[in-house]
Amino acid sequence: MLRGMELQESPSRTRQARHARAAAPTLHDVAREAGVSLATASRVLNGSERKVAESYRERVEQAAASLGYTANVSAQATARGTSPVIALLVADIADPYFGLIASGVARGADEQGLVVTIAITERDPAREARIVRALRGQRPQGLILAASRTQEDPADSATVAELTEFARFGGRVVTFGEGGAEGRHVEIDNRAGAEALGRSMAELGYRSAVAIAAAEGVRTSDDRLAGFRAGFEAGGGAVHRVLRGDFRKESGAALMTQALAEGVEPGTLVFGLSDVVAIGAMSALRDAGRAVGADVAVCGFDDVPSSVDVTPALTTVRVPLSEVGYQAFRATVDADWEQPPLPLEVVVRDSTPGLRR
Amino acid sequence: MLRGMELQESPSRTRQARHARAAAPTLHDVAREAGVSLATASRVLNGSERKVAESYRERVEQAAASLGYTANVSAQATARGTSPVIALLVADIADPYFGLIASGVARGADEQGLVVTIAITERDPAREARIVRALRGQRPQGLILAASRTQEDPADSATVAELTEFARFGGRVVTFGEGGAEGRHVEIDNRAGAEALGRSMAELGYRSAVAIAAAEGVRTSDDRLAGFRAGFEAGGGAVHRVLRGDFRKESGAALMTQALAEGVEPGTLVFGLSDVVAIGAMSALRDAGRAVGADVAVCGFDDVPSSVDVTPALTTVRVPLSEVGYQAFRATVDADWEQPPLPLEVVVRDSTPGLRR
DNA sequence: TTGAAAGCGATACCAA
DNA sequence: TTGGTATCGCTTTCAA
Repeated sequence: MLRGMELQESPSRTRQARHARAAAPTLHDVAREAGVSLATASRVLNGSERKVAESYRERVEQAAASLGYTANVSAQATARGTSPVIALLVADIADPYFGLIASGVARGADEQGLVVTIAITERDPAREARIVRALRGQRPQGLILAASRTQEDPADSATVAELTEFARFGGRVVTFGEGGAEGRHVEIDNRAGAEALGRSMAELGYRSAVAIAAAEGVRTSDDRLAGFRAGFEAGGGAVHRVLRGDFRKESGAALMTQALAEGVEPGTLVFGLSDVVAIGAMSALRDAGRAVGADVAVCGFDDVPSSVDVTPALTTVRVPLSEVGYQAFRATVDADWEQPPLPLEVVVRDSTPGLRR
Repeated sequence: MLRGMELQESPSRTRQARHARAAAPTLHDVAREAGVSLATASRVLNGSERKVAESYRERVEQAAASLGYTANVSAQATARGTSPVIALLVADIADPYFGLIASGVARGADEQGLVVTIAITERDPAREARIVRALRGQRPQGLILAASRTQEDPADSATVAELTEFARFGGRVVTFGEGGAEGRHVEIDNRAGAEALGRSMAELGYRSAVAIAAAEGVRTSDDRLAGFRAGFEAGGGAVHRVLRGDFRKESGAALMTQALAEGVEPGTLVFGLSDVVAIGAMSALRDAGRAVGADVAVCGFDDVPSSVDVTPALTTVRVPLSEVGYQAFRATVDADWEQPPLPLEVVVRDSTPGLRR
């Protein structure tokens, strides 16, 4: 038992004295307890390749267990020059859209033993840039930006600059949809999905639609709107009105109420740019005493879980959000990641019963 | 311009050569660029108290900006002995219950300039313990455990042990509800809320209820069930059946279907232990051709956003989840945090129209 | 295989 | 105020 160092103050004892509180045991403590060198302790506890004698290995493991040792991730990160974290930026974690994406990211990270750090942009470009900058400090392996990009908001360029800087030093950036930004993109083919939806709706006999969208320039919204328009018009329909707000339920409700005030003919189809917005519109319709479905039809986009819980169930385009999140994660760690746009699928439900029944 | 060190290799240049790729600029680089000492650069960039001459401060800031310097958080953490992170454990981030809690935590963390690390337990006790242990390695300032605790599952003790260990070395643990665990607790008075709900339901004339709960021993579920029972019975009602599953929508639907197969009288009240479960039950009722409300009434708990979107809107108990998350965060950083249980409120909606109309 | 020692990027004490 | 330097906890060469 190669002890015999009792007289020497261990670093952590010194620290204890200073802070007057127990600090977590260090590798040093473990090594001393096991009577081996720091290097050896490191090798058995955290080193990858095994090249430590069995007897030593046991001693070290035992010491670590009895001390309740856990490697200090920060210290490892500074020593290794790389930290085991993936940063995820979402607009709003309480929104099911982002919740689902986050769950996919978390699943992937977990598989790789990585930690997910999460931050909320609240859809504020300035805030977003600030957050990316702060996150850079963590030197994450990857940074996933799931908040929706705008087309060319100048305030956005601050974010892009930060992302570029991040990427310049080896960080991997993953965004959703091209957006002109740095790095890899996981593609949700919003345009094609919306086009298919528009076509289906025209086939059901709808000819006049009101779209409830986000602000002009918000890519996701623009793509979905353009796609829907193309498909719907190809089928003989026309989008007669486009109302603009944001992606929240309240926005959908408010805009729908406004549209109703201006008059909405029976047989009109309301296209919410996301399910959440569509569901907001549905509630406004109900409040106004209009029947969703037979009177005014509604469709959305995303297929979030609650789209099947509303009555009538919401017609929408299924986006495999959790898988999207998972792919975003993969894009962050796979050297040769490549992923064709994930398949989107129109799901027709009772909120669009069709016009010529 | 105190340069003149051109011949000396800077540490990061050495590193560049080794890795053959640009690494993020270090404080060292900034100091050299600005012609000041490491210490001075540190003081202006990251130090708290200002005691640097204006001219130096400017030089350093300029150098930092031109280099795109961001302090390495890991290095700061190891040097300072404390890392700016809060760890959050949730069962399922795609569940609105946890999504809302997470948003509250994120808001608080943001206010304090802390980073939130998130991990998913999937309601698996063994996994949970593993995760807590891994998270310990980050030496977070606080650890918020939002997954539901069981009464005395032995597998749970592993988690408790890890939490204790974490707390022993100065980490702050926050859990939801007593649970016998280490640390602080933010209280959701499930029992009282459910009791009030039970009383209200009895007042509406309901006399027979079916409860759809989670497994026995899951604290949240047990408390809500006991409370509901007490209130409902006090009002003259009786819970005739308790079905057990988990907190997911599918569980609510499956259990409801099963109950229907065994027969459910008109006028029965179904109490879902959470809104998500109740909404699952509603869809099963609909699928079975039963009318929610007039025929079979349904109530839930939590008041998640979609509870107003379903038809009929769901009667429930409002839990200020985002605020709960915020409080959990505060508990993690405030030295003298103290918070009485947050007020819960019964919200009667159309899913329980009352029996004697 | 093992251990000594030189980093990693930063903080903070201490003397100037 | 400033700069030199010990230190934080850990990894990883390099000799032995």
